[in-house]
Amino acid sequence: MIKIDSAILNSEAFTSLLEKVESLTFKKGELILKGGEICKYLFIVEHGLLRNFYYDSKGNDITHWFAKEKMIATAPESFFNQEKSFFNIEAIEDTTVIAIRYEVLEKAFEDSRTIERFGRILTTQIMITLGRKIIDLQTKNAKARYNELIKNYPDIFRRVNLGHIASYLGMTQQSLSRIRNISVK
Amino acid sequence: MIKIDSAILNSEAFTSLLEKVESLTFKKGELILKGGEICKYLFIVEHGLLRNFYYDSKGNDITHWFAKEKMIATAPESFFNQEKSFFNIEAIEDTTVIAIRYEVLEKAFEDSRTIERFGRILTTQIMITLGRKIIDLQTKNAKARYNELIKNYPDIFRRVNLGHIASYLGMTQQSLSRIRNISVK
DNA sequence: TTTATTTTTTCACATAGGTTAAAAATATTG
DNA sequence: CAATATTTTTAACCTATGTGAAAAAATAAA
Repeated sequence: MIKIDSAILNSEAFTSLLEKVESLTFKKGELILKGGEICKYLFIVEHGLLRNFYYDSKGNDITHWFAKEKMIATAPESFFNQEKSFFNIEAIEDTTVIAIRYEVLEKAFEDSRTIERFGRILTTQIMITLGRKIIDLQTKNAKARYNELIKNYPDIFRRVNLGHIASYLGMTQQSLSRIRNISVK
Repeated sequence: MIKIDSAILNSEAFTSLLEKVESLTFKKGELILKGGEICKYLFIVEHGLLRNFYYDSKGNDITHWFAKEKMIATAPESFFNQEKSFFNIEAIEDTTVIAIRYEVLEKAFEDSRTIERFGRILTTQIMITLGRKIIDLQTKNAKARYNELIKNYPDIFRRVNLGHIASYLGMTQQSLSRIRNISVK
């Protein structure tokens, strides 16, 4: 869950890139990227909320992350390597995005030093964020992970149903429900 | 655990960067980076094996990853943002590394388009690798994670003691031992 | 070798979280 | 509003993994 700095969004290089991008709108519930397809776009959420998810070996729907306003959403492995995606992306609210095609972004990386730097810094920060999530999964129990999420992303709770939050936190919905009730008492 | 492509290691831009880097040697058991310090270097392992680890809330030593020959090792958050490190790095074999100072690398990113691109592609691939580890932790049980590791990094087992492997896999050493014996039967 | 140290395994027991199913609450639609 | 669908909670039971302690095995040191 990475937020793009406004300063970068308003930079000249970015403005020039924006001329070559598409604005897309999705209805709540719409599947934007289907597992097995090649992810053509990197999305920046303008309004709404996206969910990146996959099916585990038992067929359970597991949320990998959410992307709200100003956040990036894509299936990184599929997008950057242009290969079939393991992940799906779904709009869980009516959502408007800036959609940057793979070729357009690669061209922008070639053409603009600023954009290439932006790309490097962005992936660096995502790398750091993912590292933190690994630590949470490796060392925190379900309740601690839950508390961590309310602290850092309180708004997610208002906008996402608990089933999705539970799988994002690496637990069943029943466990999340149990934890929530114990927390209150 | 990211391997650097030989083609990049031999590129002109990289060769020029190599003139500004240091070659360091560590004895087995030596602590290269101590939690709380700012990580000054990005390391590329030439020979030997490094281990990135941290202490969880109960004081347990948890391995975050290993870096063998040709792999990158650093404390990303500390190095790239030049802030105090949560992680420690330890040599678990006698190890020789190429050590690139933060300022040197930032300068190289400024000066060389090739290096900056390399940095972007590298962080992108690390991002993908970390994403996979999250999926493993979120959806695979201890035994499946163990099997995954022997499949992908069989050599790690010959070189690292099981305590470190267990914490890397997100389980206790006793659990790992139990799993290994059940696997055999 | 013998002794000391470290690593790995084993075991008995505890517990967090999974599973299955159903009830309750809430939201959506005709 | 009634009817239907969706989401959340509850409960009984089960299982994988943790915990603590000790034994066994392997490795290193004297």
